Amino acid sequence: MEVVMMRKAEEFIFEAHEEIGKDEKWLLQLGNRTPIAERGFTRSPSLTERESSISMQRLEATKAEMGEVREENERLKMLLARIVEDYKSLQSQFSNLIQQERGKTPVASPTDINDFHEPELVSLRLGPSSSTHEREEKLSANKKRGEDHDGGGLSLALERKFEGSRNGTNEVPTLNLSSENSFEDTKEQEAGEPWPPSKIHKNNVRNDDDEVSQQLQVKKARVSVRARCDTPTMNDGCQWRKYGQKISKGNPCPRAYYRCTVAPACPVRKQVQRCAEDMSILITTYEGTHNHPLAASATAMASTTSAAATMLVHGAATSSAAASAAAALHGVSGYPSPRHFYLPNPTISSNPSYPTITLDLTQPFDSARVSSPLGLALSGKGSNALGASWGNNSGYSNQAAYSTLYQSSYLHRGAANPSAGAAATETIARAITADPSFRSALAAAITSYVGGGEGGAAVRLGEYMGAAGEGGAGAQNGSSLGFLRHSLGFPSSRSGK
DNA sequence: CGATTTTGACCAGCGC
DNA sequence: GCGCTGGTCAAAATCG
Repeated sequence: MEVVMMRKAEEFIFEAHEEIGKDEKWLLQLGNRTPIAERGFTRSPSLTERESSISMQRLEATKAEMGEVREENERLKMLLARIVEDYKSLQSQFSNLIQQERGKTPVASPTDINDFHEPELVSLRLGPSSSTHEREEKLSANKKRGEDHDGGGLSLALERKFEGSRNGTNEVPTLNLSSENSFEDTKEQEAGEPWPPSKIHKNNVRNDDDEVSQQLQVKKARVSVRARCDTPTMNDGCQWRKYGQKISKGNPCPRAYYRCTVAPACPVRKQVQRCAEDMSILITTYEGTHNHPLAASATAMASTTSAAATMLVHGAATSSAAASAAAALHGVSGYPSPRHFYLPNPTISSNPSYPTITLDLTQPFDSARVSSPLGLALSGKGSNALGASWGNNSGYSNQAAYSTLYQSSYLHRGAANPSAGAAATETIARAITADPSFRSALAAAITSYVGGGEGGAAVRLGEYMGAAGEGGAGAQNGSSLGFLRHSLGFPSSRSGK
């Protein structure tokens, strides 16, 4: 899976690089066009002094703007260079990790063989297979990829999760970064009321080592989204059919059950319920894997759940899932648009079999807390259980890594000089590369940004530049990039219309 | 008329 | 074993 994610990130970086190159050329052309003033501007005899003055002012303004654009472009290029460097570092460490694991883990069963030989090539996407995905298949033509179909593409995360089970540590990480969490759904889940039918749960309890059960379990990873919404359901880009409604205990509002109707056999379901404490808050819980093509807007949500599922099964922090969710929700109608992609209360709550991540979009962005690169919202409140569950052997604790990332992000954003920013970036890179779990989570978040599927190639620097300058199509895509830039500490010098 | 919603019945898990 | 609960089914009703 990580390879898929990383390939996407690589693709994204490559495309962005290309676009920057184009923009640079364009700017150079524009610059070399030698503005009228430099060519020896001679005003028309019919122009008055005042008209001439206005023209000159406009000219100066345009030149100033061009200067800003150039500076911005330079900054973006530097940023990209850093990202590429970080990525390469990540990639090399990733390769080393794979080689190490191949060298030390015995092969026990055909299933294990499959999982083992290609542990990182399993896509967690809930959406349809993208072209990237297909290319990935071609690239690894000598490898079997049967699990990608029919929602089985979660085995990597699953495997890792159940490694813990096999070791007797059946505990599932419970991370609560929120200071106040009154999510009804979460309460129910924490009280041991799993959403997927307990029938499945029972099966899984009986056969912990059974691969099928594992797949079922991972498929049942859930993503709950709290959002203020006036409509009965939020528009997430997918088609749903209501198949049931129940009054659940402790909430006067009925819970509605929907299933995806885009494809007849699509297993994806969602629950919709209003919050008991605040009726304006709509709680939507997604579960399952789409087995059909999705519209771009639906892909966004699918990516969200995918990223969140990644987080859950990896036992990593909620931050990247939150970022992913925010990215996905950006532009999804019916949702508030979290401009800073900051989710105040990402919460993982689960019983051992049904991890659930809760994304709270109801709370306003708090400028005192910092969005980190790629929108990873980090509160800095670590969890002991979290660190233990991650089980990393890097010697660089996850909590410390996140904390570092958090602080670095703060530094970076606040850095007035490039060297401080570079130092922060370096620290961030160290924090990221020190934690494989976080890397995969980051990759998931990146994937969400890249968008995948139809809108995947949409996030391009060039489009952003064009959109911001002229207010044309692509402004929406540009906003994503704008966010990226914002997150990395580059305040937008221009605001597109 | 097909698609969707409503709603009571049914089923399975869980706690006592 | 019984009752409670969550989740699903399926027939009837409704909608466009």
